[in-house]
Amino acid sequence: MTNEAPATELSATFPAVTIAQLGQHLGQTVTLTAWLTDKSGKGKLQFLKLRDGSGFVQATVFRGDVSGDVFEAARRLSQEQSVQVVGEVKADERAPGGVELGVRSLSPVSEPVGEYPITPKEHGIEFLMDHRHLWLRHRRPWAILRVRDCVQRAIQDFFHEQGFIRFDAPFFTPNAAEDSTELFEIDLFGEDKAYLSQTGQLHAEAGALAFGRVYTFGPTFRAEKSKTRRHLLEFWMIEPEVAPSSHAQNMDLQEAFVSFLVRRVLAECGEELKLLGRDVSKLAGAAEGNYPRVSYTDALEIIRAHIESGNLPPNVQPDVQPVEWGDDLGAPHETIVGSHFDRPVMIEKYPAAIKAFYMQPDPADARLALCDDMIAPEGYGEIIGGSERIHDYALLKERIEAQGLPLDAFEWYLDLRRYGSVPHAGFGMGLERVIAWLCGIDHIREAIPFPRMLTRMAP
RNA sequence: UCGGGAGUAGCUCAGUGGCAGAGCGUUCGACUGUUAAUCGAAUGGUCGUAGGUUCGACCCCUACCUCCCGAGCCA
Repeated sequence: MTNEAPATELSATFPAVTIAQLGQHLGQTVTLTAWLTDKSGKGKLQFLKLRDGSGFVQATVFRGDVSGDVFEAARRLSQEQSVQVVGEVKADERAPGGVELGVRSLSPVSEPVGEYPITPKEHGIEFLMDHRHLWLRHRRPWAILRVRDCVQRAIQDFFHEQGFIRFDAPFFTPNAAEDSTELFEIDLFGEDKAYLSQTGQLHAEAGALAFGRVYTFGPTFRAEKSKTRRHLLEFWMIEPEVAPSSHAQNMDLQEAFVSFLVRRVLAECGEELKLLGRDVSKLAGAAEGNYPRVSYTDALEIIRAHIESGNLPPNVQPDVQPVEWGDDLGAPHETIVGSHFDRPVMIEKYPAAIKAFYMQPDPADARLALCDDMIAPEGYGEIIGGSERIHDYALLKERIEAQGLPLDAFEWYLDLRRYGSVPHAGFGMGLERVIAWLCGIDHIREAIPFPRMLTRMAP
């Protein structure tokens, strides 16, 4: 039967649904507003590949089933053109996804102005990032950024369930939180300077002593001239802070937190991970828990043993050198330790000399700090850095002065030790690094909608 | 900042000291089951920029610009 009615009239008759809901409407005729991702013509049969944000579906248009005008409209649709479709939902094994839409009528919502730049063929990363505002519409960003959303919701759920409150730290700060000079400077009307925050930790400590359990969750800015797959100038960080708490409790929290996120993503993002080609069996250990904890000193031995035996992960250069006690671990060393285990590993008790001024010394060995880094497996590197904070007023003041930091800028921070100080601890987790690891992608620039890097400020 | 690599059609790339190439895309035509369809035709160029060598440079040399990969630093 030929249907001569225009789509706009039919759409008032049949319910509007999203692609994700099509499975609940088998056999029914529905209205869909979508975009054309791809099309393959077959003479009197047109295959329209549609997306609407909720998912992807194939629509078929047979010449004999629709009016000549509708068939011609379908044939003329161009990539990423918006279109309203009225069609019957059918289960069909030949269709990708098992469900397809038999079109009864359709009409374009708008006409394209010029040629859509991102074709179904291969593209370089620079071209894709130049068109990030359009690339977001494609399958890979769709999958990754839905995982990001899942992780963000899981973070809030976890901390809410654990009795934390979300506690927002300021983005403008008057000084460096750590002894880093890698800060973006802000001109305050020519009269003074401020900096974009590189951490919310110090303010989170004030929150912890007020609320017990808090976490910050927001963007963080680091003016590091890093051009690696693990760095962004602007990234999102989660910084829980707990008072009272200890170094050991801090590590327990990290393990509970990360394993919770992994379980949530495995449970909710199966379709996304499959689309990304992620081998989810490699996340099984991380989902389970029981993360190994090795001391900095023992980690040096793991590194030395791997180098001496030549048993190095594929992405580590063969000329990598062992670490002398007292030196910090480089990225290749973290990769070696991370690849030694089938799940995240916590390296604890680094030499205090290479760590931040606020970290509590180890009572068993004052050369060490009560801190840890969590290293993700598969070469994804550090995803968490945490520590117990110095709670003693005199010791903290001494450390601030020893670092050459301006004491007056830290008076408010010292107040937290003057009045009701308790041992407390916290950590920071880089959101994009965790997403990149869970998704199995090789660069964190794809783990955020619009990455900001040394070579990327637009779009 | 340092080390390595790259810049040629809208995209991904090949190319040679002597007429600028392919595939894809796009447009038109054929095809009722395509999955990055296939077939036929058409369309397509400041060879990153500026100098230099040469009878002649996309190719060789110098400088600069841009991007990619890695390091340092970090989450």
